[in-house]
Amino acid sequence: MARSMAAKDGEAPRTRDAEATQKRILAAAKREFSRLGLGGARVDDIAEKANANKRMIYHYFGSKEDLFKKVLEDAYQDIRAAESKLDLKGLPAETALEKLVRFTWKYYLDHPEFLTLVNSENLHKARHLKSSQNIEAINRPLHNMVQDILDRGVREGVFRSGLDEMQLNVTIAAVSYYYFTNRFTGAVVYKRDFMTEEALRARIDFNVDTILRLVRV
Amino acid sequence: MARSMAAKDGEAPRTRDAEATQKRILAAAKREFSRLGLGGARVDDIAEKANANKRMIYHYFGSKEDLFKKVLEDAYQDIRAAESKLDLKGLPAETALEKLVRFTWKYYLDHPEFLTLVNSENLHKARHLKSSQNIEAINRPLHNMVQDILDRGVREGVFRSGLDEMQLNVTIAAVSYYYFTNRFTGAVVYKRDFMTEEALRARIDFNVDTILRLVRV
DNA sequence: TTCCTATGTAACTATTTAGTTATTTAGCGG
DNA sequence: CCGCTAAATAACTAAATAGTTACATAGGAA
Repeated sequence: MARSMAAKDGEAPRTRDAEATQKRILAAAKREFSRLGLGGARVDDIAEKANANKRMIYHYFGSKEDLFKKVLEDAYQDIRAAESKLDLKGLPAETALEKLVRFTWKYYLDHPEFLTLVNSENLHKARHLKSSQNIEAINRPLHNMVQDILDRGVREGVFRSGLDEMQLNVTIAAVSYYYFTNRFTGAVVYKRDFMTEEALRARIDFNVDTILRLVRV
Repeated sequence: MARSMAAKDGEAPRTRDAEATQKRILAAAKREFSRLGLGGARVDDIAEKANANKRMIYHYFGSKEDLFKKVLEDAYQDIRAAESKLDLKGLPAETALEKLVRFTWKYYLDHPEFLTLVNSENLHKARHLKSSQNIEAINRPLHNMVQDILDRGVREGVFRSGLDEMQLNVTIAAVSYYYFTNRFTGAVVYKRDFMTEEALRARIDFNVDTILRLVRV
């Protein structure tokens, strides 16, 4: 006769904790989506690596696409929250800008999954982000922060005026983002390891220099 | 009784042309791989869009992965060939560098598939490129070209010395590459269309400025 | 103590997918 | 113009995959 219990032999039945299960699913989904992209990630694998059941993924998140959307929203929320903690208000414009450039670099270095998630979302023409309700509010503080630094720099007489906040922001992201996401083809094309301590130090210094030269009068 | 002919009713049997078939397969594969990534592209779809048969893909290219590898090698070959036609040898260093920056921008704009192919390859840690025999020779002219420009600029007294060719090359690529690949999330985050004529003009001018400020003494 | 529902498991399904096999035939060398 | 090989087609297979259904039960509310 079949056992009536669902739990495996020898294992105590799991204590129930909806919140913890959702967190484990989100963490596993983030790993898998960033490692393999939306198309390459497998729902079965996410369930297994979350130590959960596929049924729970559909129960809590609706579909693979909706799960991806939630992972992506959380990723944006996380980077914007980390940026907000920088507190650059009181600093001279140049110092503030350098801090922001170094922060961006460090965040990408420590959260490589953010980069591949964003890449995957762009491969899909940002259709998940487009339908996100929260994303506008999430990103607003970043625009204000950079605009403030630019304004302050002009008032201090150290930055040129008329600089576009978006162009600067995109360039700050670009010089770090591209280095990391393209480090594998880069290693082949330039025949060097992009991730040694020495290589990383050289690149972030170069990036700070690039951005400061860009804004200075 | 079943028809013995393989061709569809009413269609003349295809004239045989191995080279043309391979070209159609490569073109369709490039489109599909760049549109959906290595993981997202479907061999059946590639065959159909190539107006060919799946069997031919395996016959000529061995496997889906090998087909991707060939598409990628061709893509690198194409951009490097286009670069070689620039012929910057006789120009002043600043003019040559600006031409290279504008060329890179224009190439990415006209060949968006190159960007997504490279992204896909980096998601897979460049394992196809790593095992490519030709890729080293394909990329060598680029290094020489940029190193020559840097050397000439120093001799002319307009560029600083000690600049790393790789850092400059990566930055030239980064400021254009990132703008294009992240234009979808960018449109959401900055609430503007990245691809209007005006937006494109503003960005390329900004990029030229960024790079020239970076190298000037 | 007893229900009831949210939490959880496992087995199932319909479809898709990379890769193969069986077969046909165009077009060229002799 | 014969016969062979490379080019081409279509049908097939085994495995994988997103999503569903059927069922079990922990643990809180009544």
